[in-house]
Amino acid sequence: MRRLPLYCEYLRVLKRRGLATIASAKIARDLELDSTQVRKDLAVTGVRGKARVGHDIASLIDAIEKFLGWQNNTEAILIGCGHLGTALLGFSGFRDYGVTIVAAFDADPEKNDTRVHGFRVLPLGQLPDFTDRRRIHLGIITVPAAAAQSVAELMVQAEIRAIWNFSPALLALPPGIIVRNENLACGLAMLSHRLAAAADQR
Amino acid sequence: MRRLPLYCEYLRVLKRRGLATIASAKIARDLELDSTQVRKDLAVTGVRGKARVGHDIASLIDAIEKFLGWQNNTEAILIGCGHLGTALLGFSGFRDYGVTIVAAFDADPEKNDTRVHGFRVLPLGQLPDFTDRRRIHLGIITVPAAAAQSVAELMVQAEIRAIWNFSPALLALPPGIIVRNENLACGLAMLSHRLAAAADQR
DNA sequence: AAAATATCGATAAGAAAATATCGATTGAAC
DNA sequence: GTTCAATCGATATTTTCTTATCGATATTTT
Repeated sequence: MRRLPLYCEYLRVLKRRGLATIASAKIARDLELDSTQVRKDLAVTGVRGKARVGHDIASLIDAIEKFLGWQNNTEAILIGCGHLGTALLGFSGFRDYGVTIVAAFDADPEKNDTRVHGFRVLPLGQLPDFTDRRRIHLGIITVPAAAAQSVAELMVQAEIRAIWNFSPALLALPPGIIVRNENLACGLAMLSHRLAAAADQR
Repeated sequence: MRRLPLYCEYLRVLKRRGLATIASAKIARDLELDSTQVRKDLAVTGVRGKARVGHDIASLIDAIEKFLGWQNNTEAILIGCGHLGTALLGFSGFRDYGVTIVAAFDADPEKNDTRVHGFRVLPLGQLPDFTDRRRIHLGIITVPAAAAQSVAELMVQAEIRAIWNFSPALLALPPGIIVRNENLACGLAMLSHRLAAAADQR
């Protein structure tokens, strides 16, 4: 399942190029996977391929989006309007994946009421009321590590049930809350590790 | 191996709290894993635990860092000084993981020579010379999707061998180049999918 | 000092994921 | 039409990852 977004992105590129169908073997080559695996992955969407032709690109995209629930749009709020928060607020790509950031909050009173990419920055105090009124359960944390735990707790109190945590802090939260830690430093570190491993091999 | 950074982060927290040793069962509980698995994961570092005591925290951290090659610092360059690029340039957390961003580039002549978090923004033309002189092989792409492919190609020409790609574009590059696609939209989408799945279950 | 218990590491069992094999189907070429 | 080659889907095999079991060992308790 973790590969479906990758397929989706890839298929969108093909569609933009005007192609109508694609063979699993070609997908496998382009994405450096096994063709059997590609077929198996795509099978979960229910779309069947046709021998000697391949899979229909448009229906595949549609099926993947449906499978991942990207067609019923989910709303999210963001706390922490520093550079990273600002970058996310200005990023239009979320829409393609069925998610919309609808409000931005920040603890700093100086930032409140300023505008960031069209969002009015709200004080943290307004969070519970906002999420309650709009029934929002998805929150993004882009505050410094020191503030992350308390912001996360505030989110939980405000009925947020899934958190995308960009701070390197490990959050301690009640069970049932879904957390995805996006420790950016780790990502870069893993890459540097692979680079070193590749250099050793040679 | 993919869990080692997580352990490392966790162990650093424990160390800051002044603890000296830790039981695999406790790690497992805190990180929601299996204790056998934790022991096995930690075993790859070579550090042995002691019955009835646990593992020594300081030596574990050290061993993980060594294992992941985070102790010989790697240098990286970044192209694209928009909000996301700026956020990464200002993020000090990379140092903990053995990576340092040493220069920032941007195609926009208006940005050249301005300063971002202490980095002087250089024109793309200076890239090959820079990477050659300092023997840098790690590049970060934080440009819009439309520009990503050409920037990536430029990087490859400039002897970059591993790319951290923040644009949603799928890069087509020669074999041997290591690419890590950090499609942020995907991350958020996966989270929203899990949220929806959890809601359905109830 | 002996018994009890927490914790480890090793080995085994089980589950899940990746890969290989192969007959069936479909469109193209002749 | 018949043959050929591409492509699929189903099944089988292998590999990898996770979880369970159990004896050994170190510390605490009595």
